[in-house]
Amino acid sequence: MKDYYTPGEIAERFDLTLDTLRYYEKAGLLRRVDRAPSGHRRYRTDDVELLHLIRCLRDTDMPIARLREFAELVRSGDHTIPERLDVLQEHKNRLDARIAELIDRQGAIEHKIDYYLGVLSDRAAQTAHTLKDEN
Amino acid sequence: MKDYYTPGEIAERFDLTLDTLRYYEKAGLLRRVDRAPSGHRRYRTDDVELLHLIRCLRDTDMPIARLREFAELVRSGDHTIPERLDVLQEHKNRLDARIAELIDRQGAIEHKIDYYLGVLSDRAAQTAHTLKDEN
DNA sequence: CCTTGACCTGGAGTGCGCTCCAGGTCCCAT
DNA sequence: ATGGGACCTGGAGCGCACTCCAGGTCAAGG
Repeated sequence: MKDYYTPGEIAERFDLTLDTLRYYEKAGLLRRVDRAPSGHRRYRTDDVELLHLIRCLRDTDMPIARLREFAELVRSGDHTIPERLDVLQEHKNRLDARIAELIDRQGAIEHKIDYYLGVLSDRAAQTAHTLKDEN
Repeated sequence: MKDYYTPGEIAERFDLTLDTLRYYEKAGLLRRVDRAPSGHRRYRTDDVELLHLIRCLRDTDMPIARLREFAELVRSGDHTIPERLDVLQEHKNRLDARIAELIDRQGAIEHKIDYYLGVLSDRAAQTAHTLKDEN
């Protein structure tokens, strides 16, 4: 448990580029991060925690703008927990719907694959049959 | 069963704009579509069928470029079925992985929601307790 | 004949989320 | 003191998938 992390460490840990990390900061997803005397960023444990959630929400396609709103709520203090809940619950609803849609399409694609496999095996059977007749 | 469909009908049926439909044609997802003497497009049943699959693949985030490759295979005739299968199977693998990832994140988000709900109910209990003491 | 509505064209513009770059600073090891 | 590596800044650029637009054609209805 260190009390700070370097940009490189954070980038590695969350599989983000340094550019993306700075972009997130500019976009208001992270607060203005602490600096070493050299000017280099020093991320604290709660930056890491928030980034963890941000990563999770981004991975599930929450837009940057919405993420910024959420981050602002976090920065505004504990009294915003009900609003944060609203954001998360609405996002979860979207996500549930998206997952359901993907699973539905997954079925359709499997069906198409099976159809093509059928065509191929019919064709193979046909060829075998023809060869047999010819021999 | 009509033998052709107008752009408006297709757009409505697949919930696409006319612009997107034309864009797909330009991008090579559809062949050069038939025209009425007026110059208006006339979509045939096999355009509709292909569009159905295209919609399904786009909805699951297959990039336009890959879709164009697939469409070219379709246009090249039945002997490309093995290659089409490759495309579909590879896409299905991606999709399976994506669904698994989303479900994983879904769990994490639920967890966070539960955490916030816990904070709120603790806080409510605390308030009730305080009120009780004061009365 | 005139309007309306569906559609046409080529090409420019948009929004999103990064991603890249030039030129610079700081610090450490050789 | 020199070189390398990690990081800094502001701002430009990019890839994707549309989306919009101006100006036009055509067929049907009143």
